[in-house]
Amino acid sequence: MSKDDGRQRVTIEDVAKRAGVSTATVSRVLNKTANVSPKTVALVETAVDELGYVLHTAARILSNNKTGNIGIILPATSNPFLTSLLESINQYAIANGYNLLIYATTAQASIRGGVPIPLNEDNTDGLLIFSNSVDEQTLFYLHRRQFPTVLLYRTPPQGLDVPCVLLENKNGARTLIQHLIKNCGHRRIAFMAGPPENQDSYWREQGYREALAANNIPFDPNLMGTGAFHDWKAKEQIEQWLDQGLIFDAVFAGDDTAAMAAIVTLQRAGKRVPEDVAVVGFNNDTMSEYINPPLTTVHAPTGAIGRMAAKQLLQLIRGEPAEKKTLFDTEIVVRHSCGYKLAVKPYVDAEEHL
Amino acid sequence: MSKDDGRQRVTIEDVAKRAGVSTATVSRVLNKTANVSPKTVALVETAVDELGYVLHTAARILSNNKTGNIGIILPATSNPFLTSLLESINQYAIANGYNLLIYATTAQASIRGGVPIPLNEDNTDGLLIFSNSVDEQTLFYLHRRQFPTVLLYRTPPQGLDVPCVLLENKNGARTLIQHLIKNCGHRRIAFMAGPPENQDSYWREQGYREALAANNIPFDPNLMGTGAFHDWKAKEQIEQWLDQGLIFDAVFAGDDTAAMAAIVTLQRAGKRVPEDVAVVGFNNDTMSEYINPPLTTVHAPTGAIGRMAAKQLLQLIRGEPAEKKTLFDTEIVVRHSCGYKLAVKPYVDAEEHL
DNA sequence: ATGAGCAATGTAACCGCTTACATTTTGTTG
DNA sequence: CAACAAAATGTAAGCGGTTACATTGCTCAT
Repeated sequence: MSKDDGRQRVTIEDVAKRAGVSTATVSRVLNKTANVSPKTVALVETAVDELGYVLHTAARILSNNKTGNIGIILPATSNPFLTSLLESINQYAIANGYNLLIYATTAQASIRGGVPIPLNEDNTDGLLIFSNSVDEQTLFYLHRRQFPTVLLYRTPPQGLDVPCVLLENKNGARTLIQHLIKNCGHRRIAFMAGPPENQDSYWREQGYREALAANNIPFDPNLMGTGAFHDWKAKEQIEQWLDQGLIFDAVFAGDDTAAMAAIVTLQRAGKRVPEDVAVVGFNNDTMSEYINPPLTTVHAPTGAIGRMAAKQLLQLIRGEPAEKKTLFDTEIVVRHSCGYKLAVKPYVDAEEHL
Repeated sequence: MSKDDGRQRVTIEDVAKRAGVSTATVSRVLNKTANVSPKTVALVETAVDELGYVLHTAARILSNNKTGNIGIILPATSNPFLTSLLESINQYAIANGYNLLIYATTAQASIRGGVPIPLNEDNTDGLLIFSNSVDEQTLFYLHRRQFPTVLLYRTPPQGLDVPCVLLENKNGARTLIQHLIKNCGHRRIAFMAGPPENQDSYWREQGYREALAANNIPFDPNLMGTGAFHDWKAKEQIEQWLDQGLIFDAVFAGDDTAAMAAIVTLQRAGKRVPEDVAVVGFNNDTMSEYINPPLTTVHAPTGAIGRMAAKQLLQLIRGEPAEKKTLFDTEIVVRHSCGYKLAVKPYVDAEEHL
């Protein structure tokens, strides 16, 4: 049943035997966890080298209950925004002596039944959970076990007191749409929602609705679609709208990925952006300024969010308290895809400047 | 020393006690590894539910030597190409009952000394190793242990017989540069290398040199720079060239990420692309057709490569043999950044069509 | 010389699970 | 109903580490 039919694994006992000491001593020099005489250290170290000994992590974990890893669970999509997020978390973790393990789910994961979670208490000292990539039962379970957990881009469910770090979406979206209406003169603005149950998407929609209301533009359900923060899905939605002859002069694509796909799809259908229809996104991905036309969007401090989440988690792991809720503000960035003529001074929502 | 000062962990023994059976029986119903009478099964299952028992993975691994995970080790950069690669691997793994664990290194990792590898024999049944993200010593170690390993975008070091899956770079690059020379009329073509030691970059450079030679264009070391497959680095390189007044009418940026950054940097410096200087990339990232001007590049079948690597690894894990070397061909995709007028029929390297 | 006190090391229990082997229970058959 | 085979279950030995506790060997003041 052993995985290595080849040569046997070298254990700490082999090393001990070779060095002529006990396993306890070997463990001590390996972990520098107690005084060992220089002679003995040397003995053990050469034995380790000669035998090519490598620690068996699972055994250490079993004995130690400490892994040196943190994990993140997120959906398996290739949104560039996620890449930035991961990069910042990884950097922070490594700078603080932890390694980041990433698990990307294709379906909502759960500790019991369904999709199991390969990252858990056993190979990880704490978990970052992105959006709704695991179910509530698991969240409750982790909490019951007092396992260090911080939520990213989502709030805890009712009755669960878990730290979360969030992006402020509503104000950003409202400002963006206000800009579209007041400065660019658009009135039929379509909206593409994110994935189902996505909190960011929910609040962006609220911002959109507020901006409409503030300008006496009636809400039109026909203008509501879904881009799922995904290029392919956004493309489909635009094509569908075009097919059914929907009239719209702007689209708020939900995020930048969907926005880029929307722009290209519109252009391929013979529409000019922004002359015929304006497009705006959300996130300010790296590529957003490089596309044609450069994208008007809302800047989200993704790196800062990732770092903050990692920081909170490490605090939890060290047994220190963490911020119950951290909210990051956004900032509108006006480029060309909204159709705004730079000669005109842009409208700025007064509320933004708190 | 226990991580949970809170409630004790529920073990298989607790379940056994509660159900009035032995731990062996519990294990058997949990793993469906032997016949157990329906009554007993029910007993155990309710005990599990009531106690909220969750398996301790590390213990299972220690006992089993089987994890159900595969791991990938890669550098911690946010190149969108990596994202596609990961997505395809993850999908294949999940479809075949495995989970993918990702570890992104900031420095070359090693099993001994230096940066340790949190993914290894203990939490993983096999490893995918991207480019030179781990050192050779570790590669040899894994091989000695007969641990299932497949190399991605790199060949094994001398004397090591490990399966690898690769991208064909040289022909693609040659065709691309031939196109730049013969169809677009460029002659002073700068080259931006990838990260140090990167095999893909090496072969792309060879293709570049071959194309030059085939057209009697002398190789000019002044035209050699580095973009490191990274936007920021590419930007620096372009700025440096511009500062020092280097004369060039095209740049082969090494990959699409560097190409996009190069285009923007050139444009900001007042150069028109492709009129003043053409830019081409490599990879055909999702965004490459969306930028302005749309990027001429070489299409790499990244998803297919990822799937193939995962497939080979699972074969190895099952004890089946794997392909020693799998090579994926590329295809040039001509858009506008090369300055090619679509009226003219493009040059195609005859050798491409094997 | 001698015992206290401390540093170095060893012994063995334990972490939670799986499984070979032993034992008991159940069912079958003449 | 005895005898036996097959099915169900139990016992306990690992898996490879860590560490509380016990032991040994020094140093040093008296």
